[in-house]
Amino acid sequence: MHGEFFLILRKSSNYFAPYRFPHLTRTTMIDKSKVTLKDIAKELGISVSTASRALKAHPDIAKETVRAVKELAEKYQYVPNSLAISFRKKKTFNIGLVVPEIVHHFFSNIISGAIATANQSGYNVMVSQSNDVLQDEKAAVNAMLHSGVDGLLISISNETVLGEHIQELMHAGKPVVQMDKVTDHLKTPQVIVDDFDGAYQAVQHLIQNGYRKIAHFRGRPIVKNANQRYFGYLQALKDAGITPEKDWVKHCVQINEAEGYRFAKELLEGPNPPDAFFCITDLVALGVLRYLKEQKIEVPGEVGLMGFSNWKLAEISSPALSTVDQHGYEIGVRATQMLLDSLAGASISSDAITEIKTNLVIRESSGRKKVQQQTQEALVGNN
Amino acid sequence: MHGEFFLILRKSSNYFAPYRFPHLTRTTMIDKSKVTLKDIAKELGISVSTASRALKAHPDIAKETVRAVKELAEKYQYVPNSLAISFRKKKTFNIGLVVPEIVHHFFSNIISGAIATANQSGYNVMVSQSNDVLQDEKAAVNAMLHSGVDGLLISISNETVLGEHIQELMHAGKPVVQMDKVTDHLKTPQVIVDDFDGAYQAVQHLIQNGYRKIAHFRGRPIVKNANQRYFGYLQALKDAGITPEKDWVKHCVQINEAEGYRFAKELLEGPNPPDAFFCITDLVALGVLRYLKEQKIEVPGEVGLMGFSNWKLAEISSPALSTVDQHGYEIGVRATQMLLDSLAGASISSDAITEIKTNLVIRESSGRKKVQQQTQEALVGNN
DNA sequence: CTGTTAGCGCTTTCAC
DNA sequence: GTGAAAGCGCTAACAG
Repeated sequence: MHGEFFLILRKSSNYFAPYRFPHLTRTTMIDKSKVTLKDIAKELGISVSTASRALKAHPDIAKETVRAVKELAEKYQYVPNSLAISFRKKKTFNIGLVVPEIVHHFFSNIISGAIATANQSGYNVMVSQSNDVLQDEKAAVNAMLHSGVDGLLISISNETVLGEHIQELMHAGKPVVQMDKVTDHLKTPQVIVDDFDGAYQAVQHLIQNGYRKIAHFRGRPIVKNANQRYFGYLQALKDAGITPEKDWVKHCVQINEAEGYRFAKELLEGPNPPDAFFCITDLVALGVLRYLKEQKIEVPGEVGLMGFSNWKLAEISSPALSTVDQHGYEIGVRATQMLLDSLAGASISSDAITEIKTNLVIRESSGRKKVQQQTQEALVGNN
Repeated sequence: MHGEFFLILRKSSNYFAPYRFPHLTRTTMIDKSKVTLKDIAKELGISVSTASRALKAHPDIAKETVRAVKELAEKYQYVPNSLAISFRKKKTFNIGLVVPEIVHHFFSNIISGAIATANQSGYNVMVSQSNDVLQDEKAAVNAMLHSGVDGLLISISNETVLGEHIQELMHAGKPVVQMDKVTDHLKTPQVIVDDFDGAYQAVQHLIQNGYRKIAHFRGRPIVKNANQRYFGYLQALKDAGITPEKDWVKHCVQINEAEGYRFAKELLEGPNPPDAFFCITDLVALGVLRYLKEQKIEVPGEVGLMGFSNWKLAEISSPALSTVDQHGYEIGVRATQMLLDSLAGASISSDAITEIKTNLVIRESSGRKKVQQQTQEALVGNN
């Protein structure tokens, strides 16, 4: 009901006016700022090639000439036409970046790291998103291919399996680096989160704090990351001598808060309630937390809780949510470095896998379990 | 302490190998995919210009020729060299986008909207960030200028006043549209949030729900948006016949959760406690909420609370935070539309201001105040 | 040390 | 209907 917007137009000068008079453009307006090598060569009575070489201080060129050319270039604020250079060199100094979702804490961190790194080396980054839809991803990748990026960073969509569209780009000689959501069908370097280890540490931490009946709300089995976290969970239980309880593993269809709430309720009202929850994502964990608070179940103490991803959310929930930080920024940085290296001529193995270690972020929700008489032997390890 | 990462390298085939043998590149590897107009013209025994025209079905060209050319183009998967086209046409079909921070719910929404819109029209978007540092912004803008964007979308940094670097780009004939964080020194269209009205509505809503002693935790006075929200707050009070209390307006230095907590504590422990809080941002509001919950103050009921921005945070806090949605995505869309229009030759007034209406998101924290005997007359309007 | 030449791939007069 | 030719701005043999 608040859906309408309104528009105010104040009229006066037309900044964009030049576009209305294309016939004037060439001679009067734009060319002012377009001094070419030819212009400065002519003025100095030298050849274009000499001017070109002088500007990059080619050893062959006389110091005097270099000085004169540079001076004039300065005077006229000569700026080389990058379009011509791109054309000539078949290189744009642009790299492409495609992620499933831009509005997402983890991915925007990746983007941020990638852009910072690329810019430092004089590259610009073209960003696009797939919305986890294969068609959109294809469109994005093709657009980038056609607009002439030098290479591509990509985190594939849920729907992407073989990635022929990416293959095509590779055939065109563009290096590709995959990030986080990856497929092994594509023979490219990968920079991924060590989800297994992150989950392992999270669960181990719960165990060390006295929880043993640990439930896991996991993601869809087609998604590699979800599997890795699940396997990490299993391994941590195993290493602590705990037998996993099948009923305590729930598959989230949507990765959201409601799902956490729903499963927590289901399990906690059931005959065999767990005493801790490790959730695929902070959002799911906060759903669990909501249920626990509603039921006035003490967190931590009675029940322990761990999320995954370290969203802002986790920091300011109460109790503050313990979670696992995935270092999205770092992933962006590393992936970009690899891409730039290969663009600079380095040879990088097509199946180099860089695993970025996660970081346990221990806040309140995973604090030590309150010891009860009959379960004192549950204390394993120390805090 | 968890700061190290590790790296696994598996070795085998070298996808990037071509880059190691530049002398082979030209003849053996890459050219395969680079069929040019010349190639297909030669094979058909026609001239390049005819081929060019045929591909775009120029009316002059014989139908037969058109068919033959298109067929061959299809067969060879001819894809026009976009670098050459850019060069020739002095147009890249890329637009630049600079924001203070990519990892920020509002800005990433803007980015998302801008990219979606641009892509639809065949434009790619080059993204960069200023970190609210003038130097970085200059670097970003210059990089974009030099890499040949056709136009620029920008949300300026806190440190930007005159924006000469942006002016420079405009002089080079590139249209610019400002978004959200804007300066009037730059004669460009602006797409902004109606912060005044958003704040006005938020405060009005609190008043309608029975709160009259409304505090405001505001942002820095150099920031236009912060002022607008403050003015909206004042106006809403005024229109309800409430005299603003100077002590209830606090200046946040950092816009964060701690700041909200701090000021809430200060005011609520003071001699003249307010009964509601309108905060410059959801984050600040959540700080207030934390204090309220600690003190077991009922929200809503005893105290009402409104944020601004509608972050994910607001949705899942408890009580869920009422707030103001700024429609970041919509801003990105509108700004991009304007830019594309002007790129397409439309003349757009240099001071067109598009104000995007905000949206009151009413959740729990602003619910009706509990009526006490002596304040029944405080009921104004209806729910 | 410097100039000449050729050409990147495409578009666009201008002829025929 | 089609082709020839010029040129966008720059680089890089090659030849002096």
